[in-house]
Amino acid sequence: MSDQPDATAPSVAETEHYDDLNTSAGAAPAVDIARPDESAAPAPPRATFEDLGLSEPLLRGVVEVGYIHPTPIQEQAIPVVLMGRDVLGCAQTGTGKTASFVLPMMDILAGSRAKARMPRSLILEPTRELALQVAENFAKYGQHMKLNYALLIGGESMSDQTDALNQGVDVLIATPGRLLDLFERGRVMLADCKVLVIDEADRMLDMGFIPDVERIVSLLPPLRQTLFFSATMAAEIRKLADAFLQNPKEITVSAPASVATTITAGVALVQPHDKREALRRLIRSEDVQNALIFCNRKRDVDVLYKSLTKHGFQAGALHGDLAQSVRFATLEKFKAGELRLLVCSDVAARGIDIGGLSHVFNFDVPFRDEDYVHRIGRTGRAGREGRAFTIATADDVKLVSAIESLTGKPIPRIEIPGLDPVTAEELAEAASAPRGRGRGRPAAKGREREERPRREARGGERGPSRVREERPARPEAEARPAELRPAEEVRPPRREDRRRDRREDRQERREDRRDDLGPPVRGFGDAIPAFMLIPIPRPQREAATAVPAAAPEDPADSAAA
DNA sequence: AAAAAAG
Repeated sequence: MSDQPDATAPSVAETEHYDDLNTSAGAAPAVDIARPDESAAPAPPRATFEDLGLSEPLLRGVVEVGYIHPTPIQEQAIPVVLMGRDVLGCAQTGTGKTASFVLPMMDILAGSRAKARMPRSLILEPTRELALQVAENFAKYGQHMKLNYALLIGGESMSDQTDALNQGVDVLIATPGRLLDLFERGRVMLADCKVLVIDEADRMLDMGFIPDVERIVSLLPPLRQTLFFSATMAAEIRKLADAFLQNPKEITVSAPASVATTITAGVALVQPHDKREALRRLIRSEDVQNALIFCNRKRDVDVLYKSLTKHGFQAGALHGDLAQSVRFATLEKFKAGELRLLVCSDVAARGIDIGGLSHVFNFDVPFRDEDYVHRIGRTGRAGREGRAFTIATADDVKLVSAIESLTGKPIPRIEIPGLDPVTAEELAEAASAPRGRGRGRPAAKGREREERPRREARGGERGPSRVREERPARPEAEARPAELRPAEEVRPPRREDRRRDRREDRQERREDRRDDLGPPVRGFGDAIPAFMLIPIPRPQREAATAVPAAAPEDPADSAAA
């Protein structure tokens, strides 16, 4: 490991190093902050890991993995953490955040050993995949360190984890649920945890983990070092940070949400029944190396995964209802290139370390605008171009404009020829419909029957031009990528495809209904029949309680009530 | 609205 490659080909080598560290932190930058600055700035002599005060064996581990230069957050945070100070880090995944706490923690913990069931440090992560990645970091850098770590996550054997705890653990990496579970079983004590990392605090908040986190923090000794990381610093997050931290050093390496310049984005407006066909056409017309395909619901992940597989695509599925072993195995296959397409829920939207995605497809427009940024941020890394396409229906246009106002950038409209156009009336109707009720399947179904233009009414310019009329303020309409319209794609969906899509839609709706209603349950609603209010007669005290009217032998009365 | 996390 010399400086040679760095000096001769700085852009390549540095990008790679930087990106690898990003990778170690778990993600592509949803928001590209550092890279443009880096290329624009007249590069001053950059720090190396040797400048940060890390120990010799640790540095050896870092160098062997091939890293020379720390990322900005690493450069700023590592010395502070080594001093023992609290840190409030405002950084997206992809900034090298993980190494910024993993490395100094290893040095802080080196030299003494943990007692059984008394871990010396704790890292809280919101998802199992993230926890696994942090654990992998300890393994990667800690080749020459004698540190134990244990991964406490749900969905895996508890006895293995208990065994590990009994061995004595220096670093505990956990998701909140399983940690509390094991604590309540008396398998782990937290009284000796002198270092605490709360990672992805904003996501913990989104996921409703904060009560758990507060509970866990209350089990830790008050005299400890706390490192708190969040991608955003909303008021609520700051309040939390105030509660957990003491005189923290604030380190911020982020910018207002914006989409990385290396990502080419587009959104296609289609009819609900054309979504799958639209996706298939997009995939076929693009040079897809490997892509994530996001759905909003777990069931839709399953449905779409099956549908793509039936259409001959090489796909996998990933969501939180799948067995943990399957989750990790699928992710591994995808990373290894055995699967080209991964249909997933928002489990994979943040933090998961999948390098070098060529594409992200949003089969559904995400409900929350930030999620869009996180999703498409999985592509377009390391200066490579990424492409992100979203499939939207008329009902989704409000969500799309929310995203556009968040990023401050319109998403260019793209056309997928040959599909039923979305009419101006439909857009107007969707725009005027109240959010919540009125959107969704029943309304779409009615419209589908009455208003959808016949196939022969689909002219070359009719649908698209009407769509554009609807959005006169969109100058980017002509910026749509031409390669999305290869001539051979301008043909209607094959009839059997269309039939299959409809069948899948029906099936999905059936399942929806089943789930919504569940097995038929009969109840009384708010009206409690009078007979239920009559006390069970006791031999002596029959007249003690005054109950009016209905007698048990008069069922008509109770039915009326 | 949905997803995530404890079975």
